[in-house]
Amino acid sequence: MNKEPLVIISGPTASGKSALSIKLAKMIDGEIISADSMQVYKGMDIGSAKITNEEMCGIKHYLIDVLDPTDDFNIFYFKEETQKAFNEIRKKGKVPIIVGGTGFYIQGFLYDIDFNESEGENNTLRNELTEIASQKGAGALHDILKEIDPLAADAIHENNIKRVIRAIEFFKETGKSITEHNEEMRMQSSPYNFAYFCLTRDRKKLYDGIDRRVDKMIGDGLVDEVKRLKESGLSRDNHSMLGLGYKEILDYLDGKITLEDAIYIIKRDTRHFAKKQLTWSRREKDVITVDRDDYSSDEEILSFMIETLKNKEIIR
RNA sequence: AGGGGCAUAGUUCAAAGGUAGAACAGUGGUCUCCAAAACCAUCGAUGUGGGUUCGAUUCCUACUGCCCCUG
Repeated sequence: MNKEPLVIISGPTASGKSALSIKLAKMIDGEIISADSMQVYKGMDIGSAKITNEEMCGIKHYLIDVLDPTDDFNIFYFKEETQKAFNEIRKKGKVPIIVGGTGFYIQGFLYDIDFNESEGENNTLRNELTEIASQKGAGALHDILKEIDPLAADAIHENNIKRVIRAIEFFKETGKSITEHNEEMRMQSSPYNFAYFCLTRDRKKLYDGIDRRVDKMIGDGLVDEVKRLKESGLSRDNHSMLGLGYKEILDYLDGKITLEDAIYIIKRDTRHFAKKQLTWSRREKDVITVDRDDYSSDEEILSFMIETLKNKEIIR
């Protein structure tokens, strides 16, 4: 067993990942890599529910506060930076713990999925295809895909324009069907000796927790935070401003909706988000589901985790 | 207390004498360069009791509840 050890803690927003991960890191001499697409940005603290220095309790965190909100965060960058952080942690002889809610990113790193087959600079083709979709409709675009790659056309719904475009692009660049590529990638096993924990809890409690958390964000000054970002020149054109809580408050500041509506939308969309995260973890292979309601305390969960890690020989 | 109005899905609204549509919420799913994104699918209702009618959720009536006006 030469594989490098890796611990992952995921789960929906407001499920208590952060607090748990810090306790675990202390117990197993680990360091934390954040897999959170909003906490990477500097100055976006309240809306991303960013962990404070104090809460970190001296545990080193990677991929938090490393980008300006004008930068784009994406899976390439995540994979690259996570790899760097991973190597650094291993050099110290510590255990890397990835903590975050973005299952797609976690999967990309965990199974070392190759996203680089195309260069990603093919904006002319993208613009062209986007144009076709808006002029002639999604069906016309889908027909193009059907001609060159029927397999992918079958798998992707025509309304999902983003994916249809990517499939066409992928085929033109590689001569291969993206569906085949996906299947190949799916076969890959992880290069790590890992344990992938996903937290979950009673749906009602989770949703109540989300509502309370959003109210707290507002109380803590989310509106001021967004105002500051807006005044620094950020808008919806920036990837960072598309985050939950940011785009809605931006609409409020622009006078498009009332604050009350903004709060309603943030709560609703955060619920949707949490639900999607749960759906993701259900379909993800190799996940160890941890239902918080089955345990009476964090300590109980931690001892279960540590036992699991020992069994898998991730830690001694 | 008197007069009037309303009562349809969890919510906001449709429709119709032959057993009801939508939006949002809820639920399930897809996902391999925008993923806190994009997309798909699906559950679910005529307040209660009488009457008229071949048949009522629709018409009549009593009750209950809510709203408005008067006092």
